[in-house]
Amino acid sequence: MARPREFDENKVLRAAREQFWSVGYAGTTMDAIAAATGLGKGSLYGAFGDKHQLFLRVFDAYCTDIVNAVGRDLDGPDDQALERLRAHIRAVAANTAADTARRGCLLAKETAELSEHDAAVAARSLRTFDLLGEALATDIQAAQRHGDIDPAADPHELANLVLAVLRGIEALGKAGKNQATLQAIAETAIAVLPGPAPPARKRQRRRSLR
Amino acid sequence: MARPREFDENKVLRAAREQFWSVGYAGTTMDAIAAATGLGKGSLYGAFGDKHQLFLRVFDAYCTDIVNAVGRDLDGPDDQALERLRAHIRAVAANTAADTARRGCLLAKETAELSEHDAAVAARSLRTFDLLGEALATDIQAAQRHGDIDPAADPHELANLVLAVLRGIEALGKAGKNQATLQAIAETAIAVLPGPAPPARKRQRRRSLR
DNA sequence: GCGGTTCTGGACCGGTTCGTCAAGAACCAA
DNA sequence: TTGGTTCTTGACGAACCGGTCCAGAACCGC
Repeated sequence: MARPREFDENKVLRAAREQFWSVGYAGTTMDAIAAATGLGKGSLYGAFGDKHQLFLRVFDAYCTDIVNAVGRDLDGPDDQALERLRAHIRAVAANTAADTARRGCLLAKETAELSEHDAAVAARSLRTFDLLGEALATDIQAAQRHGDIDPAADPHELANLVLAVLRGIEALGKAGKNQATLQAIAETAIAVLPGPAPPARKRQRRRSLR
Repeated sequence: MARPREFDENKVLRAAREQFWSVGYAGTTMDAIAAATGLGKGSLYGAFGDKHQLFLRVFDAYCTDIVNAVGRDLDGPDDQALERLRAHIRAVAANTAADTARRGCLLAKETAELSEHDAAVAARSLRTFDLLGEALATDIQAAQRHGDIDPAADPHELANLVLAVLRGIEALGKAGKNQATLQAIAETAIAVLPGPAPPARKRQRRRSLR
């Protein structure tokens, strides 16, 4: 009935992601994406609309990937929930430090660049952070059920604090903080988490965590 | 001897900062800065060299301003050091939430956009975060001297953790997290700080903080 | 006033940008 | 084979980019 596509849409999306990731939205040119994929510009525009729509496709897929990856990191039985949380915090610090090219996180980069003026990006970004917070809260609740985290602490507030620390590690890594510093932040954050329920006579000291 | 400048250099730097802050480095055009200041492009280039040099002037001044502002927030007598730290954390959350235009922090934005490919920006950014960490550590040490923070905790590690939380609050604020969430993160972070030295028989539980 | 120096404004340059378009190629149902 | 549909390619257009240049204006020591 009609001529079929000759290119793999996912390959184009990956190439576009590399460009946006490396030099940002404003710094990326459609010609560079065309050159990287070998496609003519007509095919690019025909398949994806325009630069902004192409970016949203890339950004949305990236956000989905992150949420899924974090979900896999944190999903599991209650008795290992705290250990999964610790491992996740350490992994974020380790991955950030291992990113010698200092590419950082596309979500962070594009949220910083575009969220002020681009409602679609802002909405996707906010939703992604909400989902990440939920994944953390779910794991923290599991750890509380198993008695590894003080049940008096609000799991959502704790989750948002952990989320803030993780995003802070990302930001500091981008600035060039070294591996030792990033890992120390991760360890300090882990050490500071409210442990098992303290003896009753001591509970009061934790009251402000609700 | 020669014709004097007709423009105020600081006004130009402020106008340029607004542009970079709003649309980033790649998104800013020299024509826009010229239009915003009423200057001809010849004057702009004559006074500042080129776009990159102008940006570095703006970025450097912004970093200096931040470091000074945080230093003022945290400087003071030992007996109020913890309260100053608490107030600072709360202020960052409040300011981030009050930033309804969602402009965020220029340091965070440009570090995300440029640090990967621009060594000058990366160096200034890293130095700025180091100075912010030092200011926090100095205040934490003061609070420890006064007995308001566990003297067994490493002040630099604690400072870097607080710094990460603050940068995380900034990142989440940019994504659109609401005021209540940001303030809750601040309060949770404050609540989680290791308080006064616990009784000797309890000290062991804090050991991992060193 | 005059001369030398610096500053100003904006026309201009070469290159780049996003997006379009037309001419042809590839496919498949009939 | 043929005709209709969609895909591919890259030249093209109009606007825009960073940066230069120059003619003229403003200043000051003399």
